[in-house]
Amino acid sequence: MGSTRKAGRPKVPAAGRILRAASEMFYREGIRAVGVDAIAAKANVTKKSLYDNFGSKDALIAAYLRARDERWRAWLVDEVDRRGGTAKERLLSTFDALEGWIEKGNFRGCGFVNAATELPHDGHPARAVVMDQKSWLRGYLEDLAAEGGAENPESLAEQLMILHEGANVASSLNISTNSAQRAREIASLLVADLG
Amino acid sequence: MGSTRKAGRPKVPAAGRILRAASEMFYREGIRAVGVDAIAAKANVTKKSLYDNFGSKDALIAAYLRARDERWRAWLVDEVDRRGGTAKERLLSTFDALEGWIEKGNFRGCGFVNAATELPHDGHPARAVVMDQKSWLRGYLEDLAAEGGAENPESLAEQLMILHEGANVASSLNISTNSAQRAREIASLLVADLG
DNA sequence: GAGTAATTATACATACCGGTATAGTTACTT
DNA sequence: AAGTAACTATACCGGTATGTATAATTACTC
Repeated sequence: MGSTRKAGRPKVPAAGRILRAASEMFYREGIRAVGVDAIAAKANVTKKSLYDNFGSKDALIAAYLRARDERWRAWLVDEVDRRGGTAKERLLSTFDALEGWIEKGNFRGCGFVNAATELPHDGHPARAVVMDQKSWLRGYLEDLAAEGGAENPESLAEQLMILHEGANVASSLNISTNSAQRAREIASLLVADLG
Repeated sequence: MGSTRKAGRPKVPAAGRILRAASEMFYREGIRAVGVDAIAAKANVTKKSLYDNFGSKDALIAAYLRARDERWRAWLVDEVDRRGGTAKERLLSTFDALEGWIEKGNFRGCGFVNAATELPHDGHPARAVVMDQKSWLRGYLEDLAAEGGAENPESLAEQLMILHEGANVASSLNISTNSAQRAREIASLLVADLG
């Protein structure tokens, strides 16, 4: 008793706390390494609430990735818009944004790539969310490339995707110092002839 | 009875069969997804033999990665040597080699990066093997870069590492078609002023 | 004030996890 | 012929996995 909650409608709904706890633990420890009991415990929630809200661990994983995708897209667009400039400069800004994201701390690679690694089966609902995230970024880059007058926007977008993914991996394994900026330098060669 | 083995010294020793089974299953399904029972069953070996030979699952994981690293290094060096050419051409050949490795089938990304993703704790013996593999490749590229008269071989090697890692991820997620060749095209810009 | 949705608390079911123990069997070595 | 290394067979241990069942409690709505 005292100040500990008992039941009823909480100020911060259980679903939100569960998703927050799952997001942190899934990303930091790995999806398969984290059990639903541990998530429920960290969220101060019973397992029943977790299953009432999400249905299954697999669905919770997909929800985690969807929420992460939403946060990440908003953040990237905001960072790029904030810096402004031409389409060419905005393409390069995506690498500055990546650098900022990495330096927020506890970076452990791209959460979507990590999820795809841990859940290799095609039917898993998480994989669709991963593909969505990759498709969206590719489209975003392609649109900027077209706006900048690229000869082949699709091709340029795919090249920049390789640089983004490479910078993510290189950064998580400390293969090079400041991988995002190094990727940006390479990217600047690719966009050199853009307006 | 019949032709099924019973005991004694087998033609193909148990350790080899275990490592072979573990390698396939760890890479394809993921390390945490595969249990020791399943490995022993696929290798036609009892769990006791597995533990007599490797001591623990963690040690088996490290052995899997070491064997994979050995195979991969030999294969890469051989592919690059076979193609011959100047240092500049050999740097680009590493991407041709990567393409060949990817197209051997059942490609599911870099096994070492995947292992690091699944085993994030620093103390795990597998992580040292992963870092070894990355350090070796970086050194190999750096040596070729120096041989080619690069202004800053270290920096060039790190850039090429980003391209290699990016091509691996892009290929495993089908982000672009022929990611290795696309990475090679980018690399050719980076080595343009080499001898 | 009655009803309902959201939640807690607790216990359980079934399966698999990594790892160990004990005993028996075969093949090669000397 | 004896000894030993490499294995098989089988059973077991405690822990943890996802998921379910049942009942009590609280807060909000009408």
